[in-house]
Amino acid sequence: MKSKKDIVSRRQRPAKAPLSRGAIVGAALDILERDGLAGLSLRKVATALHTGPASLYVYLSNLAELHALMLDQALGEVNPAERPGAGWRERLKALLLECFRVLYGRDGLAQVAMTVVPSGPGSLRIWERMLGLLREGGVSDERAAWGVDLLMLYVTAQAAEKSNWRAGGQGPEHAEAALAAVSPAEYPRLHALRGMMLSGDGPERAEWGLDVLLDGISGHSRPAG
Amino acid sequence: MKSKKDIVSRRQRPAKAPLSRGAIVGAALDILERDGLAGLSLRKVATALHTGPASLYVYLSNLAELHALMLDQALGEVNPAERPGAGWRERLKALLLECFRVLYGRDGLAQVAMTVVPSGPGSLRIWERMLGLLREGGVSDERAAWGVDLLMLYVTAQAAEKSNWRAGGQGPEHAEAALAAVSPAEYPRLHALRGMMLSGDGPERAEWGLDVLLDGISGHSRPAG
DNA sequence: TGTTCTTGACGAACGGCGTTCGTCGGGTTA
DNA sequence: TAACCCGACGAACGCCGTTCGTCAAGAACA
Repeated sequence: MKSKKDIVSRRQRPAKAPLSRGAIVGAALDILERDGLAGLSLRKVATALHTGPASLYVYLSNLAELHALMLDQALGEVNPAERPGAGWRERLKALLLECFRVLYGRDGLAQVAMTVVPSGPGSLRIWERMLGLLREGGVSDERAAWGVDLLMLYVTAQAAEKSNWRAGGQGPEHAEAALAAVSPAEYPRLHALRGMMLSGDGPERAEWGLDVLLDGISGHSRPAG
Repeated sequence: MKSKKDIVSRRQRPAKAPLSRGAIVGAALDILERDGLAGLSLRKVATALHTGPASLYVYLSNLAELHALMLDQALGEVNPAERPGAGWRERLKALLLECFRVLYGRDGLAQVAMTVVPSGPGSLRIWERMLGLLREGGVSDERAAWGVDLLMLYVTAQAAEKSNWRAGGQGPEHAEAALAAVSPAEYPRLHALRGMMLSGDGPERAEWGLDVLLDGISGHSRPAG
């Protein structure tokens, strides 16, 4: 296609945004949104930036690092609306639901979050805010430290599971069929409650789980350790 | 290497276990244990069974189905010791910790569990038992139905995260370094609690989280829906 | 018995992937 | 002007999941 000495082509495309970590991460997030995690590859990102795959390795050491950068960039958007009058618990829930929304929104992002150990500024900022809110609620330092981990783990896992159901094609209808076929003799309890197991949409169940967790964390049960 | 008409070779290897779903899943679980999830491929499974990759497609429709079968087979091993005198909560915790043990034990199995929607007999049996234990504890049907989902999600996610830390090479030392480098000015709370965030080993934190969840589920908070 | 049909097994190939290597060429520095 | 550095990139390597067409061996049937 291209002549080996076609240097002029560079002139014809004047801007070409000289390739940078930010541009790569941005293009990758676009592709993630359009094609999902399975459809994201370094080669596609490179093509979107009008270059070859090798060029990306100047800014990335491997695919996992790109995943981590994408996650942190996305978590940077987490910025729940201020609620001046609300108590610590409402604000904490709002923050967590905002995390859920971001992770659940972009297909596959939650999967990435389950794989990567987050350590960028986007995650740190969220952790810091959560620790502050738990302290405001009178939760002890020990419980707060482990509680933040638990809360984020829950939000991430819930988003991963639910967005899997959505993206994998085998959404509720697949699970519904499997539960409907459950033998009443072998699994009586499961058969009886099969309707309730799948009720409620993503955010609704996420919020219920958060209430359970917060009840448990702020509750009167024995201290950690 | 092999002559095109070397039919005798079949006679030289008399047994050759004529290939079956069970044999494939067994070989796959062996490879998972040895090489981890990233090291598991259909081609390796085929090689282990002395055949080519195409042969597996008689028994599997794709890789995802193999993953699901592996997960269900592994969950079939979950069989906590009977504790005649123990209460429902102790027995439920034992069951969940047993799930954690199985998922945490084989590298990458928990990742698979986060991807696959489990619907085989191995999972159904566990759900059924959990529903029974929650009912024994006086938990309402609504809370039990959602609670089982929440408990299994937690156990799976915790196992996935922790086994990631172990297998990814970037275990605690990576997270520890990241937390140690946190700026006290920007993230004071995080800096102060950085020691506590990483304390405790896998099972210890898993058990703490279970207590929090069970407190929340069996607690007095508002009903679901 | 001889013939057709079915079906598990498999070699070969396709397209795509992450990653590496060597090179090239423009901009900076000496 | 000459030396050097470094971002960019073509090409290739070795893997991957999956598909296609073929082939042998047993079952069904005449």
